[in-house]
Amino acid sequence: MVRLAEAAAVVSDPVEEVLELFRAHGDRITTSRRLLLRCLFGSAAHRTAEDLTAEIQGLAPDVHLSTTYRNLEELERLGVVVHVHLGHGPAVYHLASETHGHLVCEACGTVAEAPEGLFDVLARDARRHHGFTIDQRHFAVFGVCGNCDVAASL
Amino acid sequence: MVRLAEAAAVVSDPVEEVLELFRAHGDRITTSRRLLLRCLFGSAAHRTAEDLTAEIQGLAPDVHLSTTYRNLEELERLGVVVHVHLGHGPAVYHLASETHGHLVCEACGTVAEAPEGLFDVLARDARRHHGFTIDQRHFAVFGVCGNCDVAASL
DNA sequence: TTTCCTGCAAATAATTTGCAGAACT
DNA sequence: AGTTCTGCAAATTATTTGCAGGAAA
Repeated sequence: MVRLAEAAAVVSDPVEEVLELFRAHGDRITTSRRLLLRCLFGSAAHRTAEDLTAEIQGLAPDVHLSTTYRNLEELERLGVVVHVHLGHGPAVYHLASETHGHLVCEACGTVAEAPEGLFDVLARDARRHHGFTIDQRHFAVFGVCGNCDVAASL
Repeated sequence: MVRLAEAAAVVSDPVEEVLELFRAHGDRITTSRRLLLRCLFGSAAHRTAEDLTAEIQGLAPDVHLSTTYRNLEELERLGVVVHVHLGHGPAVYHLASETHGHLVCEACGTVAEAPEGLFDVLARDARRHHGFTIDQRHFAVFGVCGNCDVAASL
């Protein structure tokens, strides 16, 4: 019973699942990769490479920023993560499964996740009228958020 | 008559108009600024700072890239140009008067200008339902263009 | 002449790459 | 043992900044 529960836990652990994917591609399973996945699955989205490296270094101080870049690159190739450029500053990474558009406030810098469906009409129009298939994953829309809008009118 | 025509030509020259704007702000009128404006008004949009500098250097070889960056910054402050980050690579600049969204093909890198109105529904929804005012100027949408879509299905 | 502008060199920021040794399989 | 990964340093790319001399008002 305990054994079965453990087996189920292992199989359903997303970190292990992706490590399995690595293995299937002839990639090796290493500490830096395991920790990176733990960070990605265990925290909010919109994380920078530097950010993630800092967290990893809490547990494995020798892991280098360039290794994180290389691992993120490989994860992107495998379709596990995507990265987005939100205007200035470094790219942010998040799980491909948590795909969403981004609303970036130019005034306060806040990045809000765009709700499901917000881009549906745009996506349909772009497709129909211009043959352009929008990739919502790499999607950043700039503007002014409600808070700053109110603040500006005071 | 000739005199009148010349006067009219001068006033309606967009380069001179912006130079006047410079003057009004206590900024000085210099060769590098005049040439930069000539480039911006006399060519297609989506130009990089390096790109523009190269063209300027055809006429004034000593104009430095950093000067172009500084001049573009000032022009942006004056509301004459805007810049957009189209994914990877350097920022591109164009006239604020030629405001438009961008459709960036992730496959071939082509940047198409989004037709007027394409983002209207999105803009309205974002405003109404999320209090977010979209700034179409800094707008890049990623995806796959018609050509590459067709090519991919062969 | 006074202040702004510019060229140049150097600093920054984000990311990538070469290489030799360490680690996975 | 045979590859793949990794740390480290150095290269790249895009942009910014300090400074001292040069130009516009």
